[in-house]
Amino acid sequence: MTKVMSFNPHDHEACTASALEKADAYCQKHALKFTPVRRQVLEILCSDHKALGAYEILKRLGPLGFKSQPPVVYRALEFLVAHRFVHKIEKLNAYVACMHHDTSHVPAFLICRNCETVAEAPNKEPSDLVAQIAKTNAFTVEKTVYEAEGLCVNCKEDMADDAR
Amino acid sequence: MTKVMSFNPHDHEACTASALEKADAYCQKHALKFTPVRRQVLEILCSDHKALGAYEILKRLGPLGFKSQPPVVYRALEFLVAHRFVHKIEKLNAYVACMHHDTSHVPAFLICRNCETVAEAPNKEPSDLVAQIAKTNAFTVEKTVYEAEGLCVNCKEDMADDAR
DNA sequence: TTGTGTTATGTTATAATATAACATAAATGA
DNA sequence: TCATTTATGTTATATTATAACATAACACAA
Repeated sequence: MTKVMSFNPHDHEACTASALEKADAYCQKHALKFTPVRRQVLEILCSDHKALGAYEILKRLGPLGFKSQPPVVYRALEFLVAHRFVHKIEKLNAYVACMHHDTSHVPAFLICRNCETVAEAPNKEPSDLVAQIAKTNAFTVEKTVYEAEGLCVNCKEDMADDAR
Repeated sequence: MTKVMSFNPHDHEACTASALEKADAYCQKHALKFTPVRRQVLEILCSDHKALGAYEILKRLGPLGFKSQPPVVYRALEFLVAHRFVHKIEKLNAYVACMHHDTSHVPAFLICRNCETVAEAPNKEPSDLVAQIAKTNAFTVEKTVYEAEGLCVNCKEDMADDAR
């Protein structure tokens, strides 16, 4: 299994730059407008692997010279989510940059309840649930939300250390 | 595969009565207080297989002689969710009565975007995601949210009919 | 049965999340 | 260039959820 990137040290500047470049290229290819607000919101979300609430993003837009009314950020998020540059973490009412935009995947998240880091799990296949349902014709799945809350390796180790 | 009850005709009165009885018995056994508000909220949620928002439940409590401030319903929901009589559908910020309280299960939901019926899928096994993670020690899963949005059989058929 | 701690409920206020509705501007393209 | 569409600005408000503090009911030992 691939390592879950967010919980491991990695060159984060490069990871952000690459996400933005990919978004740029994708928008160009599909004639989508990657406007300044949209770009900036994605950049803010890339800035770490935590999920950010809409109002937190809004707060960070202000100092960067953007208008700070809620619809501004909700619209940018709507665009970014629609084109899958960003996923919404329903459990947290918060948003994270997508880490696998170029590969087809079933969005699935691991949310550390301690450090609040959100990692996108490398699930390429739908879960049992979807497979089961698809077999019968009881339900046609259109969108899925798979989120797991728990403890990431780092926090678990920290807690073990503290206990000593 | 077991039929997904919510999308199929069934004796709904019996289904409600049974859920309440089971909750009653469980509370008795575990020395939990199944107070009037708690019972009433569960009854409201059992009344159909739609997910209801907290404020919708609140509205229905009023005429039944209960006090109608938000904390009243949120506290009742907190109790019911803690003891798994009710699940929260994160995607909808809404609540549904649990249909499988007596059997161990991984809560997983099928949400029809048309009629808003919520069915609890009969998943006994965790999805790929959880299984994958458990194998590595990258993450310790504590709680999961698996929700699929789409179209239930009935709505799909209706739409096909309309198209004719 | 009274006192003491605990759990549940009542009540007011407000925080946090999200959208409606309408106006203006910018870009696109016949 | 005009018309159309798409994006942004702005005000107001809807929806969901919790903090904080007060009172009541309950449980059970002294």
